Amino acid sequence: MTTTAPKQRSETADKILDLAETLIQTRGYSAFSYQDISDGLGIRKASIHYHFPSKTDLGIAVVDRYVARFGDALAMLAADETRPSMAVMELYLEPYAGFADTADRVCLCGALAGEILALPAEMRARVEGFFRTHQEWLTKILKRGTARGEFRLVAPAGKQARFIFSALQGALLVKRATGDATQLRDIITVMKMQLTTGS
Amino acid sequence: MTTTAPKQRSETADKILDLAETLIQTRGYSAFSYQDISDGLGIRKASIHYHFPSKTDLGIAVVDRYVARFGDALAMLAADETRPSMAVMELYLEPYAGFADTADRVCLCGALAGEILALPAEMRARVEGFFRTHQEWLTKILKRGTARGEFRLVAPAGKQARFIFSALQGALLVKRATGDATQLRDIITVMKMQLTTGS
DNA sequence: GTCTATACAAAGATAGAC
DNA sequence: GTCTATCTTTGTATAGAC
Repeated sequence: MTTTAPKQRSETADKILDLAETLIQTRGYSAFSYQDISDGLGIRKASIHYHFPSKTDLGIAVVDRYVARFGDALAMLAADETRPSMAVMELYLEPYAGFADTADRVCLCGALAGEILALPAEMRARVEGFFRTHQEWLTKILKRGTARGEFRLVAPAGKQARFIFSALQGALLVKRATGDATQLRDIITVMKMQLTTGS
Repeated sequence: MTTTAPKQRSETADKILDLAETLIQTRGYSAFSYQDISDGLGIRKASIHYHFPSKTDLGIAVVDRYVARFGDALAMLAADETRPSMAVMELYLEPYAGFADTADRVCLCGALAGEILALPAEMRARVEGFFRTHQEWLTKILKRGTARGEFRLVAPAGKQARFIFSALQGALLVKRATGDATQLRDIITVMKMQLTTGS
């Protein structure tokens, strides 16, 4: 379930979304403008307003698309009953590892979290939902791994899930700020050690 | 060493710094304006420019003061040879726990990290320095605790320090976004468990 | 040190031609 | 769907009186 039907959009609209996503990830929502998109794509500001009447509309569309991308992957992973829990975990981590390969990419929602009170309410709600969903998903996989004897936790699954999720989000921001791509890989290494090196 | 002589500043300048710090922590650097300060303090925008000629000047001053506050505490903590390592750790965590008590406060540098590429270069460098300093300090205390037999690590101190620091920064952002103040306390609980529940 | 007044640019947004 | 033109508001910043 849940493979959301991708909204049919024009090619231009997709390009706008792509660039807006990158701009938000690197400069933040408040600091990017229709002018930046205009410059980047070689179209006029008015044309962007045709596709996304207001900046809020554009912001929501960017977050929705981002959240849906992750949501589909999470649902698929959760449905797989056969794969070892650590393998599922590794699949979950792939997008994060992907961010590690670039100098200045972080999780869209992680970037937005820093200016959450400056965001339109609709965007705020979606970022919050993203965080909740991911932490709930991580809780499930930790419980599954524990039940199967694959993980050994030092704390209740819910708390440890929060710990892992926070570490991933924080690591992305620190990685970019310090320009040290090993930050994320180190975090993932330690996290795995802690899941298998039980008490 | 290092108890930086606090720059002598007028009362108004201090009030401006206080409010600017709060505004950056809640709305971000790009989204706050001299008008916000003007409204909040009941002074004119031009008066703010008298104290801080440009927004960049103000931003740098805010970060410098914030970094110095932590820097002094870190230096004092590191100098204390007698205290148990976990007690030192708890002192380090106090400011974070303080953030947990408020709905919308996060680490200034954590908030800035989300829009790092939109910041003036001077601010960027300071945020980066803050992250490096804290991770180095955490590495030291972890090594100390291990040498004394107080901590048991599952990974090299440097990597585990990164994990802890990332988790703290990430937890602050998630806490605010979800409005769930237990996020930080949970993270701290798990972190302590992991330091004492060795392999 | 704070004010009024103002300059100047950028941002978000709309109208209407093509 | 994209353009030119224009509007309005806000943001940063300066000049100069008090």
